[in-house]
Amino acid sequence: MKICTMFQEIKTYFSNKSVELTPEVEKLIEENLTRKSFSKNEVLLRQGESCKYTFFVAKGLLRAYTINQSGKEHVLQFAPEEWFISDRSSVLLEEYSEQCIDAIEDSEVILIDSEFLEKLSEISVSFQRFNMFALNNHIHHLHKRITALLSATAEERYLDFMKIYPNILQRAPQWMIASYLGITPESLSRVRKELARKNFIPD
Amino acid sequence: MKICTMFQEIKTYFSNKSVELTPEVEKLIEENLTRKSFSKNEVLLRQGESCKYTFFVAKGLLRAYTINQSGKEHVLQFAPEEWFISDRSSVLLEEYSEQCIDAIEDSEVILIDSEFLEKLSEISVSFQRFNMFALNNHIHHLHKRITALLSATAEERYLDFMKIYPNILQRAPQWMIASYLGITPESLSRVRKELARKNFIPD
DNA sequence: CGCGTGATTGAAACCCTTCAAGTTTAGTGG
DNA sequence: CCACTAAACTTGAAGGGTTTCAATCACGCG
Repeated sequence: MKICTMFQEIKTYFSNKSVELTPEVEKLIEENLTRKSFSKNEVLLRQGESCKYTFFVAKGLLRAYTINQSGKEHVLQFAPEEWFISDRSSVLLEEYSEQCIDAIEDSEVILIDSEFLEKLSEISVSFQRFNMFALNNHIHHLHKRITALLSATAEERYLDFMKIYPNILQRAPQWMIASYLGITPESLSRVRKELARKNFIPD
Repeated sequence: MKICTMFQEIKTYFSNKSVELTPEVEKLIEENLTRKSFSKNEVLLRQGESCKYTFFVAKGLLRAYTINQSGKEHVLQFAPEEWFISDRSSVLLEEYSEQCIDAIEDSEVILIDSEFLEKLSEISVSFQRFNMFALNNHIHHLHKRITALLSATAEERYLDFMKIYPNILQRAPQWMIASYLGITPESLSRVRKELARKNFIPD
């Protein structure tokens, strides 16, 4: 019934992040997590639904985005392998989500519910530490993004993105990256052209 | 020596947020927190220092901001009464902070070090829950701000700000609010003029 | 092969910034 | 308490970066 390799990716990840894989923790993982495949463009969370899970990407690429009144999408986050993605406030408050999450590539995803996270926190101090660290890290990251949006030009933001997410640059379509950067696809195209003109290393 | 009213504001706050004030918790508060006054314009944290404390505002108004290469300030957060403010990643990683924190008004601040937070987490499950909730809430809030910066006009962002922080609107100078919104003081002035022309309720 | 989606390019329009000057407000010392 | 000065706010005109709209090109997939 129980196949030990089903959650290998998250175990390896935890192990790398100093979350101790005690027998108790392993048992919790095997018995409470589920794994699911999503094909390209498949939706994991729709606006208006409540977000029951935190998703851990074992393989593939996901994205979280919002849609505003005028129907425009705004990418909040990309999640490649070894990333978590979820609408945390919707999970915690059990409220309806303002976000959508879908698959940019065919993806293998591990589904984590809040009960699991609570139990894991109870039985593993090292996970608790990791979780705290991860949350604070995430906040730091959001602060940097806000600062960039407040002060940097489209070109600067794109250069930043190239540095921080070189792999996503290759895998996500340009219009999604434009949406993440807060510019139109046309503008991103022009930014890239200008960088090429200035002898920037082409991707 | 120990005056019971020194930390009344944070006790009341915790109590309102369902953090149980057991004798043990009260003892921890009295013995590990400190309280300090800051006068207007006084700096609590400088860029390049490591942020040792999380600040709880008992009275007054603080702000966190970054300064970019060109010397421009960008306000990340305002913190009026009953708000926490700190460079979380600097506290956690014990690294040098990229932020500054200073007082917009004469302020009474309760200083909280990470040891206190860890101990409180250990002895109080209700605090642990509160802390998790607060962190997730903060993330949700940052997401909303990013979405606004990605899609809304200066006017829309200002109207949002008026709705969410009516009290800060009265207490922070306009150029700081402009900095928070990601526009110049001149632009904010013009936005306000335009709103007045359209018969908007003046502050 | 053709259709649709994504990327590019151009021209006009728009929002916001910049710079410069003037007005108001607030804080300080006499 | 008034006068003075600096800081904050306002206003105008010019300029820049980005968007919008429209047309074209490139590519992948059925």
